[in-house]
Amino acid sequence: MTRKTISRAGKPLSIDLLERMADILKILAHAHRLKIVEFLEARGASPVHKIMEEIGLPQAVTSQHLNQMRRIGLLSAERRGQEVWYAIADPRALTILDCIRRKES
Amino acid sequence: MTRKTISRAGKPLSIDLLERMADILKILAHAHRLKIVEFLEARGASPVHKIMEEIGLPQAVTSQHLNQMRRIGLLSAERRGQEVWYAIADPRALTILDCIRRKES
DNA sequence: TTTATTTATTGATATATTTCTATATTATTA
DNA sequence: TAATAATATAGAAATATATCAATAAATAAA
Repeated sequence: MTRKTISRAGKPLSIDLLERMADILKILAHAHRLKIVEFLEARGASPVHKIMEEIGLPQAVTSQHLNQMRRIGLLSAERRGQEVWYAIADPRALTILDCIRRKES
Repeated sequence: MTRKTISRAGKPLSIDLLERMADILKILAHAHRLKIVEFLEARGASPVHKIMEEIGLPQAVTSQHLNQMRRIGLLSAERRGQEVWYAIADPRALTILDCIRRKES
C-alpha cells in the first residue's frame, strides 16, 4: 500500500529554471561532493581540515569542492579564527541525497 | 509545524554506491534531459520524433540524450514499428525532479 | 526492390570539469 | 616581526561532455 510516485506534474518548468536546477544537480553529481554532504549531515558544521581528513582528499581539491558547493548556495562558510567552517545551507542537498538513498520512490 | 528535514542519516554510504549515485545525478544534470523527463511524466511514453519536436532539439542530439538516460536505467525504450517509444523507468528520475521543483525540503 | 521514414551511430570539434603543483592569503603564535 | 597553521587561488595537464554533420541501420510503404 505504498504510493509509487507523488504526482507533481503541473505547468511545465521554464528552460531557465531547468538550467538552474541542472546547475545544482551538476554540482551534487560527484562522489566526493556527495560524501562531503553526507559527512556534514552526520557531523554538522565542520572546518576544512576535518572534512579533508574524513574524505581523504588533498587540501586544494577539498577546498575547491567546498567552494563550488558554497558558490551555488548548497553550503555556507563561516570563518572562525584560522579555520573556515562549512555547513549545509540548502536543504535540497539533503533531499536529493535522500532521494537516491532510498532504492526508489 | 512543517518538518524541515527527514533525517535519514545512518551508516555512511560506500564510495562505490556514491559513485553510482553520482552517475545518475550527472545524467539528470542537464536542462534538456530534465525537460525530456518532465515531458515523459506529463505525456507518458512517447516516440523520439514527438520528444524532439517538443524539446526543439536536432534528431541526433535528442537520440543521444535519450540513450544516455536509457543506458543507466532512467528510461526504457521499446520499438514499435519504425518508432522507438521511450518512457520513465526509474521513479528516482521523477523524485529528483520533484525534489528540485519544491523550493525546499 | 526501391524509396521514404524513423532512429542510432560515428568522428570531429568545442567546451567544461577534475586534479595537480605551486603559491598566495588570512589569522595565530612565538 | 618571523614562523606556523589553515584555507584559497592560479595555471597547466588530463579527462569528460556536448554538439554537429554525415552516415548507417531498421522498418514500412510503394
